[in-house]
Amino acid sequence: MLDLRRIRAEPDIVKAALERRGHDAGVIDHVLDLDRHHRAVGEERDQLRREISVLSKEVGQLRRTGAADADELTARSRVLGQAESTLAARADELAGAVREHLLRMANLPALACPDGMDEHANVVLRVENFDPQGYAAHQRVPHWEIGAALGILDVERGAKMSGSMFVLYRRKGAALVRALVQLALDRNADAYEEIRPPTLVRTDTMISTGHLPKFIDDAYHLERDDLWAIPTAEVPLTSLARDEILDESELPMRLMAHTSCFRREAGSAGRDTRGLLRVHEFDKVEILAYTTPAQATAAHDDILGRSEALIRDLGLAYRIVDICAGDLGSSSARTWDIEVFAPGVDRWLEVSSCSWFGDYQARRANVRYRPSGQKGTQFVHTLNGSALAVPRVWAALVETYRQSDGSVALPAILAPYMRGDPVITAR
RNA sequence: GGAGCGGUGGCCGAGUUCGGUCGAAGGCGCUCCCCUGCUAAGGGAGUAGGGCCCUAAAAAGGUCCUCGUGGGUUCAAAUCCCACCCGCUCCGCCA
Repeated sequence: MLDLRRIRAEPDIVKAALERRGHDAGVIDHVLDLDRHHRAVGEERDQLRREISVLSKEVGQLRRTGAADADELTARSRVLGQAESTLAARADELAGAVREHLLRMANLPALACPDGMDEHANVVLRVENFDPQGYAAHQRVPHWEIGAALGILDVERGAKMSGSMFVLYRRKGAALVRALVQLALDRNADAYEEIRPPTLVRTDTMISTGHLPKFIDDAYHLERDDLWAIPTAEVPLTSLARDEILDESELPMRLMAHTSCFRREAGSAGRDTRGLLRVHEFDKVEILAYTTPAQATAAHDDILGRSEALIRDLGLAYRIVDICAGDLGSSSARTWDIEVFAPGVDRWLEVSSCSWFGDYQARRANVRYRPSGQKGTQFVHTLNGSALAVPRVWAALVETYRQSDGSVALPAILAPYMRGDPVITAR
């Protein structure tokens, strides 16, 4: 969430930044009103508490020494106590209202983030390895057809057991899922600590990354135990250091995790959902860093660089997209997407989102560090990106590497992860 | 799921019997200083986080909150009561 003191000090800057997202900046004035009121009430309350505490200490003195009767003092204090509890209740109410607004407010886009109100204004920074004329007819087959023909993707049976937008992989299709996960983990193990976190988390954990309360309809919830299925490993990884104070020497702290990810995708039924384009459950390797503010830029570059290198080495066509302010994820200040070209469906598919969150998530998760040589603490910055999101990469690979005989010959880099044989043929 | 015990600062740990002089002994760690040919050892000082006020801002200062979380009792709660969360031990169940 945003720093309330910054909103107080620079309301116009904050408003302008929110407006770049197309958000209504009117909330800011409302929040400032609530905040002013809250501080006034809080001060009155603190003053009463002060008086009560002084009286109580005097009562204690009298009782111990037995010098005089304390009844008069306790009576006075009791009256103050009644007034105090009224004010305290009011102050709590106001504080709650402020917090509720802050939790629903998006992060401010970075200055460098391009202007624009929707995805059409996103800026393509680079296109790599892409030749629109360079695809043969046999590559122009959608992955769901290839998957069905080779017996490696079973959309129907996925739907039978779990509903639409749940899929199951078979044979070398399933092996390819594992291969991609393993490859992504291996390539980042030099700098990122591997974590295998829980996939079911508490409400607080979802709030920390910004997935709640605003996006409650996008998440699966297990009511009986009040647990949420994570939409990305970003959620547990960002809470790894929740409520902790890190030492500056520990930063940047780099983590990666392979998890299943669960997304309800409410409202997207029927739209761009065929095959693997959009599924409710998928595997992803996420990489994440906690940094000092000064380290953030380098960490962002590192995450993009690693994600990009993996896609490049898989031989896919891809482009890097700088997401404009109006299309930015709610918690992010700056996001670069990687989109791969899938020739069979003839479109660019988003396979990675590399984001810098500033201290927006750290403030929610209360992750701080001690700057060495200084007093006090500061919020860390958080950054993350998908090292590899399986389904769409799987789709692009199968389409790109489809041969004229209908088989799929995957790149050699995957061979070690597929028992030495990256060629997929019909049974 | 049942029974018992526990949750205190960066870490360990006393305090809870019998509420007040406790935001908290002692230790470890860390920072600074002294001593020291170097190292080790030793001596001294400091060292929780956060809100608000003050300030151009900071420092200093003032004040409030925080001893797992939330509520209650009381003039006054780390300490008493209730609920919940988490941990450990035992029992039950189980991949």
